[in-house]
Amino acid sequence: MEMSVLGIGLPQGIVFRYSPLFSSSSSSSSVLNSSATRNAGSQRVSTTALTGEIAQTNDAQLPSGSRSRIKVQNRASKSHNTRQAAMMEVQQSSDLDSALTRAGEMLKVRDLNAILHHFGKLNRLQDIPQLFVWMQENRKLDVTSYISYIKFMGNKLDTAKMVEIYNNIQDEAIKNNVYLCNSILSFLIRKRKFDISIKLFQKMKEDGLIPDVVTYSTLLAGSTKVKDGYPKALELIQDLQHRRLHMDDVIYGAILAVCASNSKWEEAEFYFNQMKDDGLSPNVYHYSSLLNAYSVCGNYQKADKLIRDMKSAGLVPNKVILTTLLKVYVRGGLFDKSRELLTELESLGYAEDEMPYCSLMDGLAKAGQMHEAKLIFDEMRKKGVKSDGFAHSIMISAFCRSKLFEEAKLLANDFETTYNKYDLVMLNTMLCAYCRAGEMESVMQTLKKMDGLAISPSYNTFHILIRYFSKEKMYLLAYRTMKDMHSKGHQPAEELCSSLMSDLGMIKAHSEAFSVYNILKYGKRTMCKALHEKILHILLAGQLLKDAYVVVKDNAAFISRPAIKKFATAFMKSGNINMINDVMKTLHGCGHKIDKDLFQMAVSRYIDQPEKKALLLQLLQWMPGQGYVVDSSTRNLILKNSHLFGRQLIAEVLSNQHIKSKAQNSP
DNA sequence: CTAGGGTTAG
Repeated sequence: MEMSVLGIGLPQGIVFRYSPLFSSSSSSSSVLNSSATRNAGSQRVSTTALTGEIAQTNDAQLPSGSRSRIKVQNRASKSHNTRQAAMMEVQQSSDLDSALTRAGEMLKVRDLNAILHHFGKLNRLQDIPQLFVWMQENRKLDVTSYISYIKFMGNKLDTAKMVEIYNNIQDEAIKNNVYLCNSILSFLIRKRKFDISIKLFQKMKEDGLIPDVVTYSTLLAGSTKVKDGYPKALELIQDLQHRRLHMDDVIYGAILAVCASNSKWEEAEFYFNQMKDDGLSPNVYHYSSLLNAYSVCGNYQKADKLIRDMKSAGLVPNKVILTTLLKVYVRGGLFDKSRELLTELESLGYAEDEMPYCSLMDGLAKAGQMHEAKLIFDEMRKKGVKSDGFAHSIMISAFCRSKLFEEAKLLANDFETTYNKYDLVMLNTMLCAYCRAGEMESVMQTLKKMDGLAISPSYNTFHILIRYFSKEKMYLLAYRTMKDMHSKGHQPAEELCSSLMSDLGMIKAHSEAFSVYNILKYGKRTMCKALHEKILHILLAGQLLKDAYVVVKDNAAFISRPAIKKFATAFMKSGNINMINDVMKTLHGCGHKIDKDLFQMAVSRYIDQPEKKALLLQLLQWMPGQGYVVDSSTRNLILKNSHLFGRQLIAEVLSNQHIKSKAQNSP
């Protein structure tokens, strides 16, 4: 198999290389990051050391000596000019640390905040963390310091670092400050870490945060961006109402967007009306979210009415509103009306980019009007409409759906020569086209491209590749790809596993097939019952009897009698002798009557290996209790070889069995 | 010198 992979010119490195590369390229540690990490380490130590000292300084009942020392400090810091000079020194110094050592003591928290802000405005990204760490170490910072730091460091910080900064805040008042909490949560949402932000929010509340509407609108915005965000959004709304916070227009905007992106037009309508009942006037964003909610089901009557309402409320439909309306018509299958609206958009100058064309093309293609879709695409290109590649993506996917793989491939090539912008979806789309067209060379180039751009393959990428490799009969490659996929945390679909399992069985890659079976079995989904029997046959063909036993033991109820019988025979014949009795008991335990042939086979195995006589005796002693008797020919076989086991013992056991069975058989 | 949001295409 590996040979054929090489034979058709697959650069072996690529497919097996892309995975480790992707997993290791997670966070490129910049100079900034690593220095911030180092500083955070030292800060932790010194913070602990300082805590006691600070607590003392803040204590009202200070010893008189300390109090006078503070008075002296206050007197000194009152000198505005001195502080001003110190600020200048710190701001202009080329060696920030030594400047802070010299002048820092004179500066108040608000002076330091001003410097922080100054550095922020100048985008001095090395100085900001340096100053901030100094402020932390010298306990000269407040809420504003943290918020400024988060604001100016923005995307330079990673999620873990941000959570760490927050967790290391000792001062309860700062930690529970709603502005700071909102700022942190907003940072996490920007980083698309919705789950982390929700968990942190929970912890913040437990620690004493009193959230406000801003907190909720921040989190609601996050729920729009994740799948299955709708239930979480509802929880947030409930939580907010429970706290008797009133919903403002921002909250309404957020929840309407959530409804729209989760195809909940009735719920969207509800919030829209509730908003008006609350005395708030919907703006274009509110209208456009509701319109978008209507577009999912193509409800153009409601959409038209909404546009009329909007106009009578004095709002003018903008480009987004009209583009969304176009989407409603498209989804509603009103292609003539869509066409007209597109013309109107053009005349308004709202069709300068590809979006409305994309909506229409996609709708036509999905309605099976591939030719019309292509006409729109050509028209769009002729008009020189700006495109980022969405139009290509739509058409390539559409061609693939219609099994027009040559056309798909040509368009993918066209995209590559025209654009130099790739993202995951585009790469998957092209990969799909090349795979379906059987363009191995292009498939590999696309993977290489993905690798170079450090774009991690997604569930779809893996599926496309596994299907393709299977189609090309490169089953082991498909298998390795599936293992890779699984190790990346993706659970492959059952049908794909099932067919790969069969293919691997066919090429006698029995243990690989079993591995695929286990991927399915230990995945979360419930699997098709027939697969147990399917893998059983494969394992038996590969003489993997121990694995076969595991399958039978766990899934006997889903395996047919003939298959169980086939397993039993195979195991008795050549399974591990130490497990023969266990297998017998298991078979019996799951309702499979053991016939004399099986017993005879087991006995023959023990005769071949007399050192296992204890197991034979055990079996013979077990049988009568379950209603089994040794048939005459097996009995003769045992007697003939009884010298191997001890004549006396065998005679006893057999006669004992005879008595028991007689007792059972007599009425 | 301190916090939030919402609209369109693959």
